[in-house]
Amino acid sequence: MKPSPLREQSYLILLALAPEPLYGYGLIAAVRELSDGRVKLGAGTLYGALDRLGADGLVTLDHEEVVDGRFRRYYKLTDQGHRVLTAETERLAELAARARRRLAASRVAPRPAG
Amino acid sequence: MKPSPLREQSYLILLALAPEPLYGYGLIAAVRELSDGRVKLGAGTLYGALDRLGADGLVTLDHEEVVDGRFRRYYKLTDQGHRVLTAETERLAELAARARRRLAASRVAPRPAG
DNA sequence: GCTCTATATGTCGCTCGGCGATATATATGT
DNA sequence: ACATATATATCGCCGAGCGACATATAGAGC
Repeated sequence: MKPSPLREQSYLILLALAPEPLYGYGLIAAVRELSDGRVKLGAGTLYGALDRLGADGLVTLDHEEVVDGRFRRYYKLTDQGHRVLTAETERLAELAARARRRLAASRVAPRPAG
Repeated sequence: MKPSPLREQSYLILLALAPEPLYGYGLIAAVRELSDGRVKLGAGTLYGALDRLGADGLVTLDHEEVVDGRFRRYYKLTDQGHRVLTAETERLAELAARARRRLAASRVAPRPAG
């Protein structure tokens, strides 16, 4: 109902799903790559997040298939999921820009009266 | 000992402290402004985070003073805190840039074969 | 004087998310 | 037979976020 604010892990899941649908195990690898190896999703994190994102209407089931005898369940972004991801990305970019400005300013003037 | 990965709240606390030392109540206001009103730190969050950041060596006590009969405890970044904040900011900026590229690409080609 | 709001610190307990351990199943390699 | 990799899913622990509460001062309004 009330969409909880995105944690980094959930944001990365949405971002990973942006170009095309992915299945669970593939998502873990995609998120790891997107974050340069920093975020390694645990199984509990992944399926818990997927349930929540599904309940919030941001992610939905795409299709299921069997590859090499192994079952894969593919998920994709909903329209709302895409909108939320876009908005969150803009928010993130603005925060990063603001942070850089603030750091540059504090380097020159560590104190207000400096 | 082992510095846990920064949540958004802790990151904003570090960022707020970058230009100059701040006291608890002022930090709550600063973080709210830095995040455009989106992140409103609860008291439990603030002092819990301050304890953790202190234990990790990122934040330390600056000084204490009484203003208008009210006690204020000021905190400031350590050198390590400044380094961590800078690194985290760069990571954030890179992620945001990567996310924008990924979104732009998926808008043109929703599917690999599109 | 009493109450409410704002400022200021800090604690306590609840809830929820992250995550490793575990279970299940198939394919491959040694 | 055993280990490794792929693949899904559940369980319970732990820790972070957070509201509620306690405490204290200052000022406004009645």
